[in-house]
Amino acid sequence: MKTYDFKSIEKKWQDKWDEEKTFAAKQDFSLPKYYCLVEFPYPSGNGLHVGHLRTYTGLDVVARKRRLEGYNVLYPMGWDAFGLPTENYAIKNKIHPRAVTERNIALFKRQLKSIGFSFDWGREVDTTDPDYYKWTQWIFLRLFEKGLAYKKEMAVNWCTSCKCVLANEEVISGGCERCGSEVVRRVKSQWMLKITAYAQRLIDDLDEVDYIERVKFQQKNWIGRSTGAEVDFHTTAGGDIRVYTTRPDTLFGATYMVISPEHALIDTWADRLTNLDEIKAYQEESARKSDFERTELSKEKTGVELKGVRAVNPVNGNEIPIFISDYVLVSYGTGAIMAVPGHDTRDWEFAKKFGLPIIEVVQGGDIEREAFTDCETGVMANSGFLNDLSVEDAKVKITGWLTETGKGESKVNFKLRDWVFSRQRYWGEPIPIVICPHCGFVPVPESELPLKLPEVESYEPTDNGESPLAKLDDWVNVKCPCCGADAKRETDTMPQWAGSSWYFLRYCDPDNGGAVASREALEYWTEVDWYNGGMEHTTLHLLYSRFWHKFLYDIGVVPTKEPYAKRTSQGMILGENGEKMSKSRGNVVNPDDIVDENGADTVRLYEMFIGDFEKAVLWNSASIRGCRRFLDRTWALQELGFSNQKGIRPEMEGDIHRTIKKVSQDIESLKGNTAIAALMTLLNMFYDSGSVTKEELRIFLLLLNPFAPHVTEEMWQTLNFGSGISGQRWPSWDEEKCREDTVEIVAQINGKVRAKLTVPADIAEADAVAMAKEEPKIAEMLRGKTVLKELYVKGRLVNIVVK
RNA sequence: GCUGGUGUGGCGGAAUUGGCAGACGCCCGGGACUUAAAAUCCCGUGAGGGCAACCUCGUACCGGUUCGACCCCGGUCACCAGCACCA
Repeated sequence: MKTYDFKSIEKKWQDKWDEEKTFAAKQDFSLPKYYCLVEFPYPSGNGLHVGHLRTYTGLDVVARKRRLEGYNVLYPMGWDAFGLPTENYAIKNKIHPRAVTERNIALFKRQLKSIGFSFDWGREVDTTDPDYYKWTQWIFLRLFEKGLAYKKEMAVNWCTSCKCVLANEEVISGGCERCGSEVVRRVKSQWMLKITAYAQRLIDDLDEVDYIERVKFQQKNWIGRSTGAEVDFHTTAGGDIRVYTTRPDTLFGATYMVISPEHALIDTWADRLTNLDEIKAYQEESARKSDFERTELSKEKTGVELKGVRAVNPVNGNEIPIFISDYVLVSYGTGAIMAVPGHDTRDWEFAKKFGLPIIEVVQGGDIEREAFTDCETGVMANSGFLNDLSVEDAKVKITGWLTETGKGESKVNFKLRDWVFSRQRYWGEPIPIVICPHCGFVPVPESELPLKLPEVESYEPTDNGESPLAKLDDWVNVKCPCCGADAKRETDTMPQWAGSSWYFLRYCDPDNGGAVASREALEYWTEVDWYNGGMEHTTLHLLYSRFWHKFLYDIGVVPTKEPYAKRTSQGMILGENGEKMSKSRGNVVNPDDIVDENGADTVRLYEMFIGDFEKAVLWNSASIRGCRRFLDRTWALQELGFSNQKGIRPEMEGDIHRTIKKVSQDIESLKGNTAIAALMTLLNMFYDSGSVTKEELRIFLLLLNPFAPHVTEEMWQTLNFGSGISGQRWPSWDEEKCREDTVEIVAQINGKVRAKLTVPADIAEADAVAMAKEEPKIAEMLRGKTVLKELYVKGRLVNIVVK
């Protein structure tokens, strides 16, 4: 058997698809639509990764199947091209980032086309194109207008290597998400987006979308909603300290308070504090620590008592000491806590170290040994009017009491922080704001958008934390659009996540000069029906774009509350040695090489066959051969000889229909591995039977087409099966025909298989049991035994229980 | 530490969710074709025992429920991922 010439065949069809725009989404909005989306890549100089292929192939299979099912499919591709690697490469090699970007896009595009993806290339978007980022800036101005974009001086995450601030979502275990370098705190004035205003809706609306569970779980976890109460504690200095607690029921157990070292009250009390030097020293020490050091769990608790001021527990009037400690974060709740050492591990550790009283207010634990925290079902003690109540009832009662007495109120808190949105780098969208000494922050007028990135000689980041744009006096100095006075431009740029927060909208109407996209196009195409992308974007891009989309919904730009109806996620492809693919490990597989060696269809097939789509898999170059052989054998069906019979041979009917069903259903759950296995099994049947009919082959090619589009198109043409396979209809199955007339069931004695027998599928229980008993082997084993029970499971087994 | 997930042959992985464990493929062994090799085709392939038909064991480990458990329950271990002093 000869192998087929994949090189010429694949080239031929790719050129034809390009020329004829076979996969362009139609402008006819009366057709049923389907919007398939994959995360657009960052076009790095390394080119495409086999991991990209996995996600793009997965949804390419879905998109191709949908077209065959008669949908008007939008499956677009574009470039998330702003970003640091390009900028760093440009600096190092003294090339403009624009030139680097264009080169990398060309590389990616060539590679993507060589795989035969059915992208609609007429709708390509590029986040660095001024015609595109005009609208990124436009959305920013709408956010600013609504008070959701604001500039604030605050302690932010600073990557020491990128020389740039990071959002909370970009800090992974104290390191930079991109480069892994140390992240330190630095006080800077930053643009922020008020994503916290959407925290509750970002949680609630997860109920309305079809995302895989772990994505929903991780987003909820990240947003971190908790319910509790805020309580005011009077102080001997006159003012109050407000704390947030999720356990107001334990108020009687609060034996001291802790406020964060950055808490504003400390300065106001300076006159009264008798150990101010000690306090100042502690504050400075905390400020010096990196986030990582501060949050290290294993370390011992530290802190300093604020001598000279005491707080009063509102529920019993007891005077209690106040401490500062860095285990209380200024950024969460009110930056102050009531400490209940009996029922909180951190408070317990702190109390033990500083010799503070520990009171049991929920019965059942041993607070001498450890904090009793797992006490939600306990009963209250030492708690005045809460005594003998369940924890649940105590929460209700104390919250009521706090509200009535004006000493507090119930309160919901989130872990989610506002999104730090400015970056001190060159290769990003300029923030379209002018800073005027009289008018403050003034938006650049819409007519002046896009505010283009100025050409510069050097893009080096600065050590003083300023954007490289700050050096361009001509660009920076402008007249205030409002009052005409001398003013300056904002010189920070937007983070990489800006352009990707709305790109899926642009695909709907990519050339629109007057809007993000036309209302008509958005009404038709959105929501995205199926979005696939990486788990690493769950609390970054995916969360950010949901936030922007909800905002755009609120101001009437988009017609849907949520951007994506369905979200799935592919597992990572690891190197052959089980490690993450990377240049330094030397285990990177280059798509160009394997496509050149095996052909695109084989590689596509392998990427789908390699294992569970959602799980991480190891690349195995030897296994590709199996997929290659399968396609060779498919090609060779043309030489097998056709059966004279018309239609499907009766003996093949059941298998054909079952295969249609299996492949159709498996594609819907991205189970390419079992779909392909079913096709392999069917092919083996054709060979075992020594022939195939044209109708059988026609169906087989259609089922295989989404996985291996080139070879199936070629065979379709060679065999004269009519106009191109891409214009055909997906085969349907007949449930009746999937059923088998006779089935093989097993006969068991005490649950162990002892014989197999073939019976009619609809056999009655009594008959099946009787047949089983007639089997010589079963009869033999039954001799001299007492039958206790006889069981029959339809189409499966007979089990005889004996003693 | 908390939360979620995973654990099946030499390997990647199947198994209609309580009903024949190991589909499909890779690797490997044997054979055919060939001067030879590659490719291809055929046969075998969880472990142990038996000439055989067959028998025993086997889904990380220990125990339980059940006529019957990879699947359900209790406990243990290992690995992966997310969060990580969030009061």
